[in-house]
Amino acid sequence: MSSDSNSSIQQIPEPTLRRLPLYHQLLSEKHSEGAKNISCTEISNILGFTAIQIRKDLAYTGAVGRSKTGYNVKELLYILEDILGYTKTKDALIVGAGNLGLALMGYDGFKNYGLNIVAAFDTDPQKTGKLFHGKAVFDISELEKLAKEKGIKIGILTVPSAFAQETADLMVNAGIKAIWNFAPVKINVPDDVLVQHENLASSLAVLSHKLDNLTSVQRNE
Amino acid sequence: MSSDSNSSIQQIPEPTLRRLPLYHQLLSEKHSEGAKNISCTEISNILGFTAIQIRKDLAYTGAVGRSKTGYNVKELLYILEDILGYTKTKDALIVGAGNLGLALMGYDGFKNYGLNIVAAFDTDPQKTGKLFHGKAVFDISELEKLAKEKGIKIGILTVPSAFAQETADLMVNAGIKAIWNFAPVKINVPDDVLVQHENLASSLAVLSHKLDNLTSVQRNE
DNA sequence: TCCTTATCGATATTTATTTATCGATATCAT
DNA sequence: ATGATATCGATAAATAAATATCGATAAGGA
Ligand SMILES: NC(=O)c1ccc[n+]([C@@H]2O[C@H](COP(=O)([O-])OP(=O)(O)OC[C@H]3O[C@@H](n4cnc5c(N)ncnc54)[C@H](O)[C@@H]3O)[C@@H](O)[C@H]2O)c1
Ligand SMILES: NC(=O)c1ccc[n+]([C@@H]2O[C@H](COP(=O)([O-])OP(=O)(O)OC[C@H]3O[C@@H](n4cnc5c(N)ncnc54)[C@H](O)[C@@H]3O)[C@@H](O)[C@H]2O)c1
Repeated sequence: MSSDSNSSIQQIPEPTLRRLPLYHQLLSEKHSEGAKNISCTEISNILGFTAIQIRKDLAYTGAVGRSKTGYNVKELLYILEDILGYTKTKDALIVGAGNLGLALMGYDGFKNYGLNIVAAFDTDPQKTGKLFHGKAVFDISELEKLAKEKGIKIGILTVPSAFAQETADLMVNAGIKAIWNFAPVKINVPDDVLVQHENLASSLAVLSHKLDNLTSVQRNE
Repeated sequence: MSSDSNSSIQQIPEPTLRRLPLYHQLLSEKHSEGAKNISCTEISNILGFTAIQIRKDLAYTGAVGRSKTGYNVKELLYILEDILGYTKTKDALIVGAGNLGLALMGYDGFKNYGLNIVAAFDTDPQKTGKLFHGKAVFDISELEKLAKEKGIKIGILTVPSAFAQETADLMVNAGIKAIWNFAPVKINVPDDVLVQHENLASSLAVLSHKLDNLTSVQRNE
């Protein structure tokens, strides 16, 4: 039964999955404004995707709407929170308490997404043994012990690129099963560990490229 | 002629565009190691994409390889740098000198990507009038003047979600043509302004979802 | 009550992206 | 020099995603 519900989740396409948080954000806004129902047309007008695409995305979640009225806001919100894992909090740790690592550690928003950053780790004695945003930074040597003790499965990697691979190796040894990698390099891990690359350079490439086209189009008008 | 070269750039698919920085990073590593040539097979072994996909991606850049030897590393590196805009530096400004904004402001890596963050802006008197990472934080009232003076076209938006729309409006008024939005809300801008949404919630959704599947698969084995 | 209309949900079509095939060619070993 | 092989580049096929179509239905007004 639990494997059934999971295999149905599995087949949500990644593009859809990436849009679900946007629907969730909008829904929670609408809910707090007291809206009872919402249609794909209305979501479309606000978020800019086509109503057809939104209807298809929501179909993947199993949400059921009603003709003419659309979806029940509260119900859809719960469905999204469930699928997105916002209801069951997951612990995570950070390795690399630098500019980015500390920013993420201090980010309040994660608790809305069911992510609880427990602590950070670093090699720099200037960083370790201190509290940042109320959370402790430990020496990297404590990583394995704490991760195993607390059964932490998610690791956020924010060390300089040169140390990314060795840090990933430490995380794997510590029992981490999912690495959110902010270093702009590929890291290798065993098959049973997953890596989510968060590469700002990729986004910047898209931005910069679109901007180039925008300005060149304007020059030719 | 310039419109020709641009329209050919325009048709690079976004998935390809997002992979180009990864190729670039690998190429620059190989180049500094003294490698003269590199094949798609070799890139494939390192980055994990199929050689076929890599060959197709590189075809979009106009790079030409040689049978048996592959591509000239230096040549390919230059082509990628050109397409990715790493050679001509673009100025940018940040609005919202908080945790994330300051981390981005202090990020050295951007200079490799041709992005030069000139200054930041904030409303908080605790932040304004100071230097962070050697760069000034000005009051938001200075935004329009400085942006127009320096002809800055790229704005990085790192204010709390509640202020994202009004900040975007200020940026548009200041002549900003591309907004890199880190707030997890949709912002509306005129047609001639582009927005690149950087939504960590989307990435986290993918990560968390894959992790769910991974653990449920392991339970069922 | 009946008609009009907005919406959903299922299915079909189109478009985009990835993956496969295959001939041509350059390199290397014999 | 010859043959084996790795690779590219062009083209084709397969897969994935976005978009369109259309019948069914629920709401609201005539
Ligand atoms: N700062 C940004 O805005 C930004 C943006 C995109 C990507 N990144 C990437 O994120 C990573 C971190 O960037 P940053 O700006 O925070 O750098 P940073 O130098 O400010 O922080 C890196 C931290 O990692 C620690 N560290 C170094 N080696 C370590 C090791 N082996 N084990 C544990 N800790 C170690 C350092 O002591 C430091 O505290 C880099 O890979 C960078 O490319 C940063
Ligand atoms: N910190 C993170 O790791 C992180 C991660 C993902 C997304 N974000 C998003 O990035 C944004 C910033 O996050 P943060 O953690 O840096 O928040 P923060 O509170 O640390 O910083 C926000 C900054 O914006 C300034 N500000 C507020 N209103 C402003 C206005 N109208 N004009 C100019 N400046 C204004 C504040 O004074 C503050 O300095 C938020 O939207 C957040 O959701 C942050």
